[in-house]
Amino acid sequence: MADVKHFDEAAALTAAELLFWRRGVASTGIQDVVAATGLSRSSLYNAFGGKDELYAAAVQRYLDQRSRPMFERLASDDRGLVAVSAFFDRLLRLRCTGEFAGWGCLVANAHTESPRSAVQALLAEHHAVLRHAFANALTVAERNGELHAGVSVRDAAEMLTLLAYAVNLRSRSGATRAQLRAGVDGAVSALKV
Amino acid sequence: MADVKHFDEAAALTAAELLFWRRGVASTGIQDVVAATGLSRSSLYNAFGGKDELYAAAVQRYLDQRSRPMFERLASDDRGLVAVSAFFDRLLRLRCTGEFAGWGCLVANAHTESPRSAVQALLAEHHAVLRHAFANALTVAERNGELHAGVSVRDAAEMLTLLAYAVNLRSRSGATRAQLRAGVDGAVSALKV
DNA sequence: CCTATCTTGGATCGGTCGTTCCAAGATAGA
DNA sequence: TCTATCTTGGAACGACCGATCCAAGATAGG
Repeated sequence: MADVKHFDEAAALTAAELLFWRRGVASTGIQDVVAATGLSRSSLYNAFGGKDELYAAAVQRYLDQRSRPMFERLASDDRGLVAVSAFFDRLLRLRCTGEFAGWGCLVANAHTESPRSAVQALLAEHHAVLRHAFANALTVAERNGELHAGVSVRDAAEMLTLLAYAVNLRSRSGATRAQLRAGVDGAVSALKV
Repeated sequence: MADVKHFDEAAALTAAELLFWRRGVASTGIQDVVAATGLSRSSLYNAFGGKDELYAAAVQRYLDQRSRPMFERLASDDRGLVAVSAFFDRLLRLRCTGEFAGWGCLVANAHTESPRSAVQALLAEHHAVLRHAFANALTVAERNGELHAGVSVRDAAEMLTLLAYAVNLRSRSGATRAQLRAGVDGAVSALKV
């Protein structure tokens, strides 16, 4: 009995994710999602619930599919400060070139949206995971004697995490790759012994 | 001949500024501004033009009245790294306590809004002025021998500027003052000799 | 006081918002 | 094939969006 879905739910969610990422929740209408997915309102509401739930699902998907792989790569990179630099290299390339240039980061962007409790929790998780990944890399760096004396791994991890947010944010408003690179270099070279 | 305005234009602009700051442009309707100012639509449109122009004027006002005084205080503070720390002290207090706690910074928030060319120019100006103020303070610090060898004043100024954006952003989404403080300490202590 | 000119309140515009509803279509077990 | 159940398209909902318009109110020079 019963019917099955006639569309790819994951593909539809990705389409919504890209819209929210590029234009923001407040500026993206359900009609935009309908147009981008080719689905009807009924299918959309049936599959995802209302707009808020769709947005939360899109943020979750972004975190799982786009953020987390980057974080895990950083956390398991045992090259110390080189791992940190490599992370920011990838980030700058992603934010300033290619398909998503100038979009910033969906999670960073979400900070300025009207607070939705479901999303707020994801933001906190995102922050904790990234900071932990930086802390991993910095712990290796410290063991290798790469860090100069006054640096606390804990504080430096928090600082680098914040720096990543700012890179994402500024990349959305026309900051050049060279300018962002200077900021990253300022941080990494300050950490060095 | 002719009539004069029956309301305080600056006060109305401040009311709009606070709305845009707290809730964002996209989530703030003209009706909200009407309610907050007590004016009618006619007066509003007559005085400021459309919504985009009102928003641009509000950002300009924020920059002039709120950002620039902070930047000038930093730029003319000749205590080197202490000046940098003092700037972030004030910033953290502003972002985490008092009337505007959790609002972040209107200019930082504007980065995620739909790009409006009039505002984009203000964001670039904001960035340049803040970076210049940090560069001033860091130049003093370098002259005083406070900075460790590998640090470039130029890159470090860019880094601290980015850090300020991130503090603003994260303060909007429930980051604790202690956590933000840790990130700032990570940066300042990394710069120290 | 008169009147030309600007400001103001309030109705109203077409369009879009998120959401709901229902009949028609599709599917899988009986 | 029949039917119960889910999905789908599309119309429609009331509310709000930014913006405009006009008559009424207010003002200052004559």
